[in-house]
Amino acid sequence: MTSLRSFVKRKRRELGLTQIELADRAGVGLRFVRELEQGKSSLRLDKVNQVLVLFGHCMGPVPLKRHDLS
Amino acid sequence: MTSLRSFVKRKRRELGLTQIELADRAGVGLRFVRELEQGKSSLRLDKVNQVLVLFGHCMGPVPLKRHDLS
DNA sequence: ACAAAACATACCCAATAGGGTATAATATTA
DNA sequence: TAATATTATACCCTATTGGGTATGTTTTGT
Repeated sequence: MTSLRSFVKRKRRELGLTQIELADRAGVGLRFVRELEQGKSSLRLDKVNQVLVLFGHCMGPVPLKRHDLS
Repeated sequence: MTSLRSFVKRKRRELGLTQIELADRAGVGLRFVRELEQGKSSLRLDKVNQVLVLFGHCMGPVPLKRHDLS
């Protein structure tokens, strides 16, 4: 899967933002952005979405990647 | 978007499970399943994933649905 | 209509997310 | 290399999640 952490990090850099700028624009704390990009799993969904909307995305259910497809 | 709440409710019923059974199998509380199916936005991502994995899914970033596409 | 199952709402409370902030480590650039 | 920007780690603290449970409401089946 495209892990959430790498997705955020990539998108943020595509926009040329620092973690601080992203936190400000998303209305979340800097701490949160850092935990997000470090792959913390117990984040709050609404906070994650506050960030993703800046990238034109949101969290939703996606099929699990099959590691082997015969 | 296919809201998470309806996705879960639909998948659960496809498997013929009650909220209690789903909660048990996912290892989350009944309270959580209810808040999930009622669209609470501030749920913990890891708990949501514990449920979705039973449906062969997980939460990931998806493009925002455009309500108008000219 | 009646009974039983399923679901919704409300409460208490321990565990923790996340804000703020300070400091350390790392990366970037001149 | 030195100076600077960026990111990582650690701490305190408040607000909230989510478990459990009890009760009320709705739905389902006979």
